[in-house]
Amino acid sequence: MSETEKRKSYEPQAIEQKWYDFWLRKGLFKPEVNPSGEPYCIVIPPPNVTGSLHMGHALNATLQDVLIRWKRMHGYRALWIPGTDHAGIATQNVVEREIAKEKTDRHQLGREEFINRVWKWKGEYGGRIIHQLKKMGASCDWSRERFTLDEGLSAAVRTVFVKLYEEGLIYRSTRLINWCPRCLTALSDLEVEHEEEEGLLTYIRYPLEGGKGHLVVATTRPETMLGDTGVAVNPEDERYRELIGRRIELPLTCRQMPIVGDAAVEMEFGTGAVKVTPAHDFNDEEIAKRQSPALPSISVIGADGKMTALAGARYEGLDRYECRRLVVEDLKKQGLLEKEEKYTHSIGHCYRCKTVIEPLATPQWYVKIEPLASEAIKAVRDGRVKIVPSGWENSYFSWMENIKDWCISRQIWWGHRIPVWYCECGKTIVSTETPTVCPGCGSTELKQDPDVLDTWFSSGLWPFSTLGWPQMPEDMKAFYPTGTLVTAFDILFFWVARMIMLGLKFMGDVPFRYVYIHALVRDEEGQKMSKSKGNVVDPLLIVDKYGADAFRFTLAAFAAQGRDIKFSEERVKGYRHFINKLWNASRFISMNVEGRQIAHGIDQVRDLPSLWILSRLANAADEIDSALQEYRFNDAANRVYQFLWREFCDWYLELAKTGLENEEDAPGIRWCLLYCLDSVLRLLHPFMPFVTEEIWQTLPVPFRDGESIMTAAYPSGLYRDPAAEERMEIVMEAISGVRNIRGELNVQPGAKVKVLVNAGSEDVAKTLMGHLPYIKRQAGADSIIVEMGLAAPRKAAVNVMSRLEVYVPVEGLIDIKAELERLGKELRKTGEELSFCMKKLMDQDFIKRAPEQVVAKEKAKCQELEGKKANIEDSINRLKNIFQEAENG
RNA sequence: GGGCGGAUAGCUCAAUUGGGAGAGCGCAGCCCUUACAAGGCUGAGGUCACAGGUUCGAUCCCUGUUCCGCCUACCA
Repeated sequence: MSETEKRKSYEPQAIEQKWYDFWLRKGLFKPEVNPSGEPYCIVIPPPNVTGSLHMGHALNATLQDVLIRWKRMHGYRALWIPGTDHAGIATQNVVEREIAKEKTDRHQLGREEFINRVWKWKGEYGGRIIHQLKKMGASCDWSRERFTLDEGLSAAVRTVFVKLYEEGLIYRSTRLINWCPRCLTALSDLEVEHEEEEGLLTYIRYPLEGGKGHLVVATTRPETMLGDTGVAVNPEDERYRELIGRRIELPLTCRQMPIVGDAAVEMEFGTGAVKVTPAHDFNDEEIAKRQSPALPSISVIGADGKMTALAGARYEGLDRYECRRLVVEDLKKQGLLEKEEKYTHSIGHCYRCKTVIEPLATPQWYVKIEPLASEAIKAVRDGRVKIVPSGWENSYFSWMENIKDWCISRQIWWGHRIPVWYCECGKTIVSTETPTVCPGCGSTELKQDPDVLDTWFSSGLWPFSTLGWPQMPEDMKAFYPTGTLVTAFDILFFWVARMIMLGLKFMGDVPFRYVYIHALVRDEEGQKMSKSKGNVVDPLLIVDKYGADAFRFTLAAFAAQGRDIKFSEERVKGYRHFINKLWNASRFISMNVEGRQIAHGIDQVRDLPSLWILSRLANAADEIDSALQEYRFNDAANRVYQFLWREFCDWYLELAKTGLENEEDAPGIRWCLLYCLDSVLRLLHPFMPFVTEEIWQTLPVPFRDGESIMTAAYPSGLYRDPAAEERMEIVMEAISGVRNIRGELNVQPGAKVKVLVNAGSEDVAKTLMGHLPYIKRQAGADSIIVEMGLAAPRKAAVNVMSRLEVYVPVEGLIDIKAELERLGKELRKTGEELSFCMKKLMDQDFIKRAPEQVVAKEKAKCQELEGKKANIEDSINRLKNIFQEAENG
């Protein structure tokens, strides 16, 4: 490479697309690049086909890409399967909105034509998020991309439905379900979002039969009173006990209904009497069922959220909220409104359109979930699936243990049509293949169930349907169970739990061995990002501005387990600086190795700084590797940052400038520079794929040992040299000692100082003597004297380190007062530490009960501190004398 | 109502099994030293939320309190 080709700063825009295309062209995202490796597979949480990339996706994709690139470099047959989810309600909503612009709606178009429109829409816009994932650098095998409505996945859905039906695990039933009056479909319990809202608690008088007084009931939904079929009180409640069995009048109607007893009624709440509306409230439905005979059910609210004829002529056709106002008004007029109180309670909303949910009795399909759930609980309990961080296991268990049957039918058009047909003879046919004749009566007049399945039903099969099930291709055998599922906690139940249940049921094994639950990305203030708050940050703008590498590294560096990420552009900026540092380090190295003699291996490395940095590199590589093993992405990112910047650039590159002046050392140093750069690029590659490839491609062979860094070996188990580390620390200590004096006393950086070092031992002295040029350059010294037991010169600043003392004669350089101040500060600090330490050692309990090692350590520390204190005191006295002499003279 | 998590430097966060706390950013001082001012060197800054307890010793373990998040639940 030539340094003239390299600009002073890294410019991602020009480079990222180039390398992504290169990787694609070479087919490096395919598992076949490591044909003999152990399989490792990740299936992407399929984003909604309507979606566009948000921060959550960006984080999710980054972490998966880090894992898959890391594993790939370790030689695994790594496969990351991408794809999208058809997202029934969401997608249907989008297309409905679109055709509304054409002044039509889906009913006018008809089912078939509408579905065609959705597919057309999908073809045009559905690939957007996939394109965006590519911008992030995602190394998915795009040749295996799937869509939940693909032919293959649809076959999987039908197979699963039929099998569950045949086993009695899918059934149809009419009961109250969560109904969205805007989407006009049933929703599962999970799809209802509960939110605290301030409302009113309305107290209504219900006249007792026979005109003797009244009973007051409290409700948050006065309009549902039109569908009341009873009033319930607690049988233990002495106020009301004798009313049980009597009848009461329902105001605004001419109905009468019974007063019943039910233990579920809280005596303390409201008035202790509750109106019972079995057709519009889950609790009331239960209460009604417990009575014998059961209380009847009167539906006064229709599927569209408007009052039905059963609500009475005055209210029919009104929206439920208009009706609420009118009912209250009417009650007031009749003197039956006791009072209204402000009341905060939680209300269910449709997770898609936020409309308030209406419990409604309709026929729906359900999965009997308990038998599936109990297996799925076992799988996590015995560790076949590990959830990381493990804290989420509790949530998983408590949800799974209280799980209710899963309503899987949706009254929409876009999705997997339920594979059930009804014949006019009354027969129901459930089949994977579309039947043409009724096996009962031979009729060809078969009508398919109009409903489609919950989107999560198909995504629940994702880990095996994407691999080709119910066929059993090679992929299926090789990659199931997959390695790690990476996702946010908000779909732990929606999706993760269901994949575990269905995977166990149909594959006989868990779908993945690890579930890594990552954080939510919030804004700078810690607020959840949302369109309505206007605090959404578009990841693609960040990529455009700072490059995908800086963005990815930021996300990874903040992905600490169990804590949300507060995202701010400032941080990305910081990591862009980091990339620039890497870029310039590589420039420096290329300038210094190009056309020069380079050693051939570590055997030819002879200088201490090189041995030191190699050992530090080995240390960093091990720590990074084990951090990734434990999904501590932030630790891995921070360690590589620390190594590259603080150790490699701040120390080694500076030392190498001196070392390169020595012709005998130089070839080894050049080798070491390249080796470290190569290694750090590999370590960084999973986090920053683009810039690492860009630089790596310019390395000379044998460092560049393949066509791409993507398939280069990940560094681990490198050469360690603790002895070199320790010796180098002595040299670094001397340098820091001088620098510290210079810094504190404001010695001009250009000014050279004389340095004297009192070495603590023969070895220390020898090591220092062997590295004088390094110390001179780094400490800005023009002369150095090293001796064991060297006495301090009269006028000198002193720095007492652990293995040595540094003296810098101060005459002409600094003022003595400043140095006295500095030493006074040091003395205070040391004194405090020492007395704390001594106090401990005088404590008999400590001596007796603390482990020997700890006591010994404390003793050594105490000794060292004593020595240090004495030395500082000496220096202070010396300087004071000088000071006085100066004053007197 | 139940459950979970958090509270550590000005800010954002670390601290692998209890032995006097670290980083990044920011701040202050001095420097454009030929890889990088998107930089270098140096430094200041913390009763580890509060109160008890266990222990020779607690940021770490236990109990309670306060504040802040989130999940979950059929008090209408």
